[in-house]
Amino acid sequence: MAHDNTELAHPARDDLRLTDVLFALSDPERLAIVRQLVDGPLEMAQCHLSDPSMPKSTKSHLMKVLREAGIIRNEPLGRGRRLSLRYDDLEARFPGLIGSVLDAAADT
Amino acid sequence: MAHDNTELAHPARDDLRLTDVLFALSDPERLAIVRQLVDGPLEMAQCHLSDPSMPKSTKSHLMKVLREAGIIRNEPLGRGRRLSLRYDDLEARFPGLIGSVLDAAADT
DNA sequence: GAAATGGTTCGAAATTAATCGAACCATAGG
DNA sequence: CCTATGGTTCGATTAATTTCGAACCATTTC
Repeated sequence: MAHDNTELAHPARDDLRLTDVLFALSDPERLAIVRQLVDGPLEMAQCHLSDPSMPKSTKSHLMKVLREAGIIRNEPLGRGRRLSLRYDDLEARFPGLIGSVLDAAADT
Repeated sequence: MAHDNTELAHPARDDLRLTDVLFALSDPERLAIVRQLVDGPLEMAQCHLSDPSMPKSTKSHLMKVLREAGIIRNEPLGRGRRLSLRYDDLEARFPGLIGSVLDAAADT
């Protein structure tokens, strides 16, 4: 087919809203996901949660909140998904923010 | 009486939790309050909200969320309240965080 | 000490967010 | 093509947050 309908919508860099970003990061599980992406992209199946028995619909929802806030990118890769941190976009829009959040989350 | 019961509870510096701080800052109205405190303490009555007709119980609740997250201090002063940003505590616990949030909120 | 001012707290109602099963969709591999 | 794998979406339920009036409390002022 000419067009891949598994592409999800991502907000443009300039459309990122600070309060949405802060909200998405304010959940421990979502913050833990972001921390796993700081060293590079990850296949979603390799991205693990605190509770391994969490249903996939819940995991998918966590990813949706992060994606819609503009924090992560979620693109099809093979039969799975590739997740990546939108570090450059975040840094351009909110300088220093994501770095300080990740630093603060590091010493836990 | 020996003890002033109008003193509210504030979390100690070491008890501040990152996710609570992010959550408290993720609301536009609360973020706007914090911005008003960056230049120094303010009497609560002088701290204005986007909607001037907002009931005082709602305003008080906004302050409670900020206070319980450890972002602001709320102490009795005369017949009112004095609000201040806990900048030093935030900076000590989460270096760079509050500054980058305020910077990001500045260019709106 | 009575009234006015400024704010907290409580409880109920409304809004919003999280959870999760079921149904569905796409790709990869037999 | 059939099946397994990986993930999204929908809808319903539950949980958490917000909102706001009413009652209450403390301080100042008269």
